[in-house]
Amino acid sequence: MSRTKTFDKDKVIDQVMHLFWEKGFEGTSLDDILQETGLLKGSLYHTFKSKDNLFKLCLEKYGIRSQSFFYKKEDDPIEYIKNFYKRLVADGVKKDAKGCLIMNTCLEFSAVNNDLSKQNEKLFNAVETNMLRVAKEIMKDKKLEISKSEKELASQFVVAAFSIREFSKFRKDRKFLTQIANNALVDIKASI
Amino acid sequence: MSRTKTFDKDKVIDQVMHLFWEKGFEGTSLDDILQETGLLKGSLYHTFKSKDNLFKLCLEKYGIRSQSFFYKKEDDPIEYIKNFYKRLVADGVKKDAKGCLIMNTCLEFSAVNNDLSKQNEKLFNAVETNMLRVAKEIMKDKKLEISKSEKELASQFVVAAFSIREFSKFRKDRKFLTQIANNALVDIKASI
DNA sequence: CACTTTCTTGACCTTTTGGTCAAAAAAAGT
DNA sequence: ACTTTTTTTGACCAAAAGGTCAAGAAAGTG
Repeated sequence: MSRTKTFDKDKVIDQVMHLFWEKGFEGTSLDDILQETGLLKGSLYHTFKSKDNLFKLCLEKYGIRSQSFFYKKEDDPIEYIKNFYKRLVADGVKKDAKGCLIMNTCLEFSAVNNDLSKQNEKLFNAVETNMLRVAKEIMKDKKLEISKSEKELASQFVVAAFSIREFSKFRKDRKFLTQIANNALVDIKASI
Repeated sequence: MSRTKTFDKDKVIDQVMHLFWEKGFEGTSLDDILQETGLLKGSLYHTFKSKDNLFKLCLEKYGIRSQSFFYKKEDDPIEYIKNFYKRLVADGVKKDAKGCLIMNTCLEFSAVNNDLSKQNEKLFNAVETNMLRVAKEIMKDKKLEISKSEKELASQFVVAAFSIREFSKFRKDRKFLTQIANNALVDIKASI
């Protein structure tokens, strides 16, 4: 009963997500977005309402993507976290490494407080929750004799993960990034 | 033989440095600068030529400030690094914690390559050089039996320092920040 | 085929951006 | 008091920012 869209909404969000990821929210202009997607202004606004809303959708999409980065089937939690860091380092040495959109946004919006920063905070908390789950599983193994609480171990994992991602933005150095991971793994007697 | 300036150039650079530090280069508009300093456009441009040049001067100033943050008299290098992290954490829990201007700029300009990003890179390298000196001094003490190279220990110190500063921007949590420091100090059997 | 609904197009708008410049104002030396 | 030099002032600019809207174009339904 009506005209259909000539573009794939989801694909556009994906394209724009990569732009925001690389250049930040303020650093990405509407013109950048139009050029990347090939859309015209009116069409973009008709579908996505505003730059803010478009960013919101990108954050959502990134959150889902991020979750699927976390959920890799692995029975041993130590093997899991090792693989997790291996994947971070492998991504980090690529020339198109852009850091983590969530952390990038935390840093860009640190002096800002709006709907977007609140939504982003939730995504950040989700990462911490994931890591706490992993830390708890690891600490079930009493033989490791870890002198830290579950929460402390989780923070350690979180900090290392974000450090790897952010340093990747300007330091695509495998040794350097690997060492960050290994320092986080020392308590559980592991390394990648 | 000529009219004198009605403002203190150095004080203005200092004010603007704090703006860039808090909001980033792109995030700070000329209007922000004029409001903060009370200057008028023409006067600002007459003295500082461009926003880029003004940022350059701010980076310079921050570099000097950063050096004086490093150079605190302390004979024992372990005490020195402990105090260094203590000061980072003390700054980090303050509500006006803005991260590190050098690291902020590395992250903001990661996809950019111009004179400013090159100048900033030099400042980053200076931080690493400082840390390498400290690491070398610490490793003179053979009793510590550190299974890392001087460079590796230095990177560990650098990563922790920047992590504390950047996480401070949105996580003014003393325990959290202290743990980052302590993880970096574990090899040298120290903690703050 | 007509009709309704939605989508696309491109012109238009306001505000903000970084930046320039000529004229006026103020010191300091003569 | 007069000149020289530099600063300050405020009006002015072009480009870019995010955003709006009326008109035309394409689908699906009756």
